[in-house]
Amino acid sequence: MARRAKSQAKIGPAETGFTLEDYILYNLVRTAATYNEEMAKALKRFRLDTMKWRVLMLLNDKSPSSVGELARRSVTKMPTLTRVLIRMEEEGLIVRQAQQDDKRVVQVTMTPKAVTVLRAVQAIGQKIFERAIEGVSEAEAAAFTATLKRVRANLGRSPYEAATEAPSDLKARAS
Amino acid sequence: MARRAKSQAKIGPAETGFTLEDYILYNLVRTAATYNEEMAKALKRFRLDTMKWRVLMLLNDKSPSSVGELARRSVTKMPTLTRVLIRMEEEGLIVRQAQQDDKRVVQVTMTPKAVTVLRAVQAIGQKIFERAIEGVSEAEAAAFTATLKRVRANLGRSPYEAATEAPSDLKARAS
DNA sequence: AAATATCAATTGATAAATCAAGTAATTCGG
DNA sequence: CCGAATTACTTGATTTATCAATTGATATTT
Repeated sequence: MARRAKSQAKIGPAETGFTLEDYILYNLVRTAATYNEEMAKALKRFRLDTMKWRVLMLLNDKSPSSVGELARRSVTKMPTLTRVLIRMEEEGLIVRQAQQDDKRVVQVTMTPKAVTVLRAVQAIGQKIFERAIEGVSEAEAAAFTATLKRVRANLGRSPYEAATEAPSDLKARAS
Repeated sequence: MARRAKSQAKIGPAETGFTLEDYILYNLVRTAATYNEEMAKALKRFRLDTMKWRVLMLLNDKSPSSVGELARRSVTKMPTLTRVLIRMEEEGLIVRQAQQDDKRVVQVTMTPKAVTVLRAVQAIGQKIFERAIEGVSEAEAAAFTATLKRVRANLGRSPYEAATEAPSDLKARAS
């Protein structure tokens, strides 16, 4: 890149003298990972992990949900999710059953046991949440969420098809 | 407890009628995952994954780095990272060697090959980045990063060990 | 209606991540 | 100094995630 960064804070990679700490998406990923780690610690005593917890939250949000729906909303590959669901069913947290009008889709439903567990976990989740956003105003929080959604929407439309192996014309200096 | 959420848009769990889509931390995790997924797709043709790429970025930022340092900055468990590094060394991307004055610590350095690879990958990373923040103003981006850092800092201080800590932390900025 | 394509979800083989325990190097307390 | 404690990392055993087919069910084409 030439020098678009001369009169602003650095917000992208490939800048001279650039450090990762200033890179938005690095901060995004790292903060998310820190949050996941924190939740994972708290979830241990409920014999849950972030994956199972996320599934329960999604089901709490909308139940029943199909496997594909859960995979999309949790950004998880379907084979991975299938196996998570198998474990959760063995633990009595969910029930899986084929949808009547289309037997390809599998509907996932929370059990009463899962509802009970989730209530307890949510209390802890709430505490961690409150700690996380301490000192963040409501306006700031709203703006933050808006940016998150925008970034995600932007990433969603993925123009990735052309397979280029050799790094020949990769430098995007022109703009 | 904070009851800040009762007369505003929902920003946390455990509220009646609440949906995950409004929950900040869900959006945080989901957007980060989407970004990782997008990067992973792009990295494939370089025979890299997000983990290796993150290590290279961290090394690009500061080289050499110790294993522990890389683990902390990439929010990865050390055993996991050790094995990533072993693979990367086999692929000729990094070199590991014991630090002279303290032979417990292992210094990780990029090879010239890795530098070449990274340059090519960064170009693609830049494209994805630019797509990600399309329509996001610099001010918005700055505010976003500030919130991310604050949230991460908040999560950093664990609830169990923060008891003896002074109420006004020196580092945290008020405005 | 039979053949073909498409779709949702699962499975088999394999790679990767994780916990617990282990090793080697350094520091600390007596 | 010597032995216990700590640090920095690695390894063994196990769980979990992922890719590449595969199954079973519905749509579409001819």
